[in-house]
Amino acid sequence: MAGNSDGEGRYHARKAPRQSRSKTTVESIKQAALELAARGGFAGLTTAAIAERAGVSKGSLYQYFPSREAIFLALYDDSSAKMAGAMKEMFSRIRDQPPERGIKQAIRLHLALVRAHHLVQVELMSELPELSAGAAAISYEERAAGVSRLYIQHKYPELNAREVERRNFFVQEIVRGCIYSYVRVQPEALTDNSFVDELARIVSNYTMTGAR
Amino acid sequence: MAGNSDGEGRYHARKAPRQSRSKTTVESIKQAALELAARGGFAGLTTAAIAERAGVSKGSLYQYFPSREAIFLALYDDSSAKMAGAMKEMFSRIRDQPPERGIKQAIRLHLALVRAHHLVQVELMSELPELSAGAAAISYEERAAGVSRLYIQHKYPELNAREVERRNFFVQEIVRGCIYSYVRVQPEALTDNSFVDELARIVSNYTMTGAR
Amino acid sequence: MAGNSDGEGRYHARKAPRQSRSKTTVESIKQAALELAARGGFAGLTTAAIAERAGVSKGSLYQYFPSREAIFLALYDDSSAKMAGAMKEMFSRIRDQPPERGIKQAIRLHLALVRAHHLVQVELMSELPELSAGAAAISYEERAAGVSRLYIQHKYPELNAREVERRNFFVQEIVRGCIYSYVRVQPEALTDNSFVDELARIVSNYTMTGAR
Amino acid sequence: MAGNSDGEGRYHARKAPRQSRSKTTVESIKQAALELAARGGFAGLTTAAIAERAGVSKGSLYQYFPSREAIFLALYDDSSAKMAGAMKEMFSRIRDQPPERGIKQAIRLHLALVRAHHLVQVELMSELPELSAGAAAISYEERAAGVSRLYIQHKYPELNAREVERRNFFVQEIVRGCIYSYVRVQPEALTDNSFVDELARIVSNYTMTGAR
DNA sequence: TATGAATGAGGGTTCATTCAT
DNA sequence: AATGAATGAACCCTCATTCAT
Repeated sequence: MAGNSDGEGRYHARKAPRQSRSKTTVESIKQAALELAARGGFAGLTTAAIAERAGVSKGSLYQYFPSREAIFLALYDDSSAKMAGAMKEMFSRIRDQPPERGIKQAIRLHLALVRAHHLVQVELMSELPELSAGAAAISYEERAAGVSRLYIQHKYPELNAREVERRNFFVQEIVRGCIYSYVRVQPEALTDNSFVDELARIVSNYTMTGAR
Repeated sequence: MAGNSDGEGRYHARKAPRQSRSKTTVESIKQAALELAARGGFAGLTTAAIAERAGVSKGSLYQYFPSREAIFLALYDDSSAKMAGAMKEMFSRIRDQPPERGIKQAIRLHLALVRAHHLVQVELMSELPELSAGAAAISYEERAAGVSRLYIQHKYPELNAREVERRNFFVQEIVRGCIYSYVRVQPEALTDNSFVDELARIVSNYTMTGAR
Repeated sequence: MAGNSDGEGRYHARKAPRQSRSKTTVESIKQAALELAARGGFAGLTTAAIAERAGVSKGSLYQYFPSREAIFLALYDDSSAKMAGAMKEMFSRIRDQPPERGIKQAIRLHLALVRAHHLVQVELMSELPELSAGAAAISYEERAAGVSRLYIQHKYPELNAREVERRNFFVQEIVRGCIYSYVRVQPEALTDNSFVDELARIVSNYTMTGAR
Repeated sequence: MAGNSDGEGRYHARKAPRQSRSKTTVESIKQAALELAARGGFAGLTTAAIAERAGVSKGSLYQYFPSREAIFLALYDDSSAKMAGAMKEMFSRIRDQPPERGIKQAIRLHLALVRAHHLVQVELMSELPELSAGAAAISYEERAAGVSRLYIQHKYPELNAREVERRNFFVQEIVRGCIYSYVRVQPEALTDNSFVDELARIVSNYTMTGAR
């Protein structure tokens, strides 16, 4: 699931850990990369630093990842996989709720997901654009757009495809833009609750009144 | 370390070019950097490539910029300065118009500005986060937020500071999020005009109905 | 250094395999090395590749060979040993034949031997010159020279040592040079038979007329 | 001539030295590589060792050669170029001499050339076979074969193409094999003069009596 | 005995920056 | 003022070899 397909490419895991010892090693490496990236970004993150923090040798690192980039991609795949579940489950939960409640719940989850995955899903790809090529996993933005689209179709079955697309675009970007920024700047004038409430109201207004 | 232990700071232009020859050189360097970054991003942009494209030697490059980063920062400053004017002028133009028209105009200008400055204002900082430290110039986001805040205060003088801040936050992020995304993905379901119209309507609805 | 500070020497087999299981392992390793070298040469041949092809772990490999070089040296020794028998037998066979037939037979055998052992006897040593030091076994060239010298002494007992040496040198190098090249380039203008015939004639002419 | 075509490939000179200083650098690098290879072969010759012996930094090395292999290829090209001249000149000198004298002269020159170029022409390619791909220059063996073929055609115009090819093959390999070996082992039983005399006699006998 | 995990000493290469001319 | 040569500190990665299980 998380991308440990046995393939060869420069970007995928080199060998599946068999002994539990090596499972630990793989985890330490990913964890180390994550922690260091949280402080200094991915671009300047060296294999030496990762290995040192993980408490393994540089050589070990290359037993499990064929390249530095593969480590980052593994983080991305893990993160994507975790999100997939959360998204799917959310949709089934909100599907049959009244719009106001459903939207609010969706936004609350979205906020939590961004908090948990922003580093890997957003910063990683923006610092190392060349990774996009190797990122097989569906990005969390596409996933979110999918859920949201389904929701719109479910609630407003009278809309035509183009109209769904258009409305989905705005809903997505409003939610995304606000959440990203909220997480980044943590404005003093807002708490999590007030933020979610207001954003939900904005979205509800938009989807209900529709364009026009 | 880099020989400029004097009061100049590591990130700012080394000397103000006086002669027109030098001015040309500085401009070619910046222009070269910009063009190359447009194709391959900033992260992997080397001084050698810039110098070559600018038609100067690497030595010369260092006569006008104390470091590679200084070149990028100069681009950032230029871009920021240009935007400052546009923003100020916009505010004075929309200040006394009816909200619907004003908001639409503001969004239209914003879209144009993002198109023109996205590379330097957004990609640069996201690819090279370490530059943020040295970025003295006020970012275009802060500037936009300022204009927007003024506008809200002007139109809704009854709001208290906290309320202004809150509403401004959402307006900003809605606009920014949608514009960035629109510029990036150019969704088929939208044209510039329909995009601006719809976004303006969303913002108008929000500011007018207000929170609650 | 490598943990074999005892009297074994860095280059020779670590332990004589007693059980047939071990014998199989040793053979698979050597066979694997041979096959891989045939395709990609010895220089870039890694222990990992050998172990994998042999179907054993890297650890096991080091249980039978104290070093990577030891594997190659073992190949060399095997090859040399096999050639020893063939050479000896050849000499006894041609010893009492008329020169023309004997020379021809000798060349034919030589050609076969080079075809069979070129990889290990020639390519190995030329790609990894540092092995020469550890190559205890008598090389096949020396062996061939020995047989040839005996033959000359046997047929031309009137020659003094120096003269034998000289003539042997030329015979050897003519035969060797032509065979190597023939095996390598497989010239269209020649078949095995025509090649052996012509080479035998050259050698016969030379040895019979002698120098002067 | 020596391969400094301005091309891009991984194997060709990176930039033509403009200042005399850099010409010196390039020469030191090549000289250093040559000297070190004479002692330890090419396979294990590192860029660090070359740079150190040349008295330059590793970085400098890469200003003139795009890779380690490019250095070796430059040596090969230089050597090939030098040989081209010698070969051509030799042919015009021996062309109209009586066979005995011509052959002797040719062998003498060949011996000198092998002494001078063996390291680069033979050992280099045998230690690093992957270089053959990038070796644009005509090898000295091909060159020698060409001269020799011309000579045979010139002296024995009655031979058909196949016959020329065959005879040329043997002449080449006899000469080459003997010379290589002579240079390598320096047998006590021979001096340069006696070696050249005897080899010339062998070749003369062969070409004159011909096959059959 | 056999395995696979772990190691670490380099190897080739890049590139921002400095220096001599 | 300008050039291009030179530098050297890193960086990514490999692989023979050892070790723990």
